[in-house]
Amino acid sequence: MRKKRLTTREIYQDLWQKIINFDLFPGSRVTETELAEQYKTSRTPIREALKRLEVEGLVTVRPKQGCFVRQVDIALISDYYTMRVALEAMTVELAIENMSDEELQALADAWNPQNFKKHRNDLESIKEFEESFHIAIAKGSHNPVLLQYLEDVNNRIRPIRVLGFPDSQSIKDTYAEHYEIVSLIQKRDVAKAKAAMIAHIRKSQETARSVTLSQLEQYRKKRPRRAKSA
Amino acid sequence: MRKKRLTTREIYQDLWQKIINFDLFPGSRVTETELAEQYKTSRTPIREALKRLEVEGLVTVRPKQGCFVRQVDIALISDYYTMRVALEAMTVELAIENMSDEELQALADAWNPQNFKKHRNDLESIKEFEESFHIAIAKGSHNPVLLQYLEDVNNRIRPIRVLGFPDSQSIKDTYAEHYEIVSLIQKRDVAKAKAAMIAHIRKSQETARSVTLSQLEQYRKKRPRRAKSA
DNA sequence: GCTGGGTGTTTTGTGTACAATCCCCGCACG
DNA sequence: CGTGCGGGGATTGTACACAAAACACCCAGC
Repeated sequence: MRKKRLTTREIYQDLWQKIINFDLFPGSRVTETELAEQYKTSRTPIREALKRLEVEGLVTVRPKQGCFVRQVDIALISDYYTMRVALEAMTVELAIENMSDEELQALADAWNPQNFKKHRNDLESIKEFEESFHIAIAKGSHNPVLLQYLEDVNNRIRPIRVLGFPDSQSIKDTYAEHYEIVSLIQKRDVAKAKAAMIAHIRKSQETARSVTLSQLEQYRKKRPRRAKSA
Repeated sequence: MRKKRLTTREIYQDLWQKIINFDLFPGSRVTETELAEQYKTSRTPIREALKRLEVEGLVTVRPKQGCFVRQVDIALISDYYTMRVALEAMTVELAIENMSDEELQALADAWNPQNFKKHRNDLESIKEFEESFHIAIAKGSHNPVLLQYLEDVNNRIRPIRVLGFPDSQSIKDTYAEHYEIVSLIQKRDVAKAKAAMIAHIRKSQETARSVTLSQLEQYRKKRPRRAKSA
């Protein structure tokens, strides 16, 4: 039997994906009835999913009006990157205390610039791989709270993060920077490792800043559909 | 007309207060039907409120079993304080860039040790006042994202924060430390101001660490009721 | 006396009907 | 021609009935 009825969790995950990937246009309105028809279910699971998305800040529900997909507030993007700086400086500090030489060596190998060609070039997986580096450090900090908050921040800036246009050069730079950071962690040099991590994130922040509103608009045109369309 | 029917938001806020204040015993079970009877409403608004609390991590819903008030994970408390260190080091840095001399002077006056006696001694308001200092700095950083996350962290450690037993001496210390931090910010001395703030928070972290599980248990006895009791 | 299975109760998950409120649009009046 | 007001449709908020599933308890069998 095909899963005709989707559960609340599945609906939530699907909507989450759609919003993160801009399949659902920021600012667009979706109604519970509409979604209920799409997902072939009643309004109740939809409401649960939307409620969760609302608490997470991905949508806002305006009473008796409808549910609106969160606008990406360009002004806040830079602030989120500053959050990353604050968090990741700390993760580096803790990683130096807590990560074993073996773990670090594995990470260093993964980001060794010599291994650059091994990885495929499609934008999506590059970005994912890039993020995994920072997550690895955060996990190495052995502070689940820090990790959780960092993932939350990442979720909020991911749409923008993907917007960057990584040319071959900047990918190489990323490898070099990541490799340098790991090397400094391996040397247990707190000050330099932190500085390198901060510089690395600040660089991304600049890139993000240069992604202007107009470019975002252009990107949005990829699927300027209303949610209604089947 | 008395508001016989409470709205979802009010129920949420009430439950939030009860959990934060330990009026609802951590680990205790509450059922939707139970709460619906208490609040003289149907299960639907209760579910909405619980859903929100669940996403915020204050309760966990176990399918077909019930809803459980979050256990305060002692091991995580220290991690949350580390989060504070990461965040507030950054707020200090930004506050130095963004706060005006006037704002800083007002803050300095408020925490001038000479004004110590002005404030009442009841534990609740002392703690609230203490927190307001850190919030003021965070607001001064002009980074709403940072502020929001800091408030989130504060919400999670507030029960523990209140558990400390501030003797007259440690209150004086707090005044002195806050005053020193503001002074250093006024001098726009990033390194020293950050260091002072970090030391200040690390000290609280130690205090929190010394609040053992057994002490928490003792505190809980204040109202070891089940939610059922009217 | 102990163990295993079955049944009954409890509790959340889902579907649906109804209520309250807001917005849009048209119409009348100045 | 512009503005204010009212009605109807649309949309979320709430109530409640039923379904599914998990746990606890009891009883029979060994």
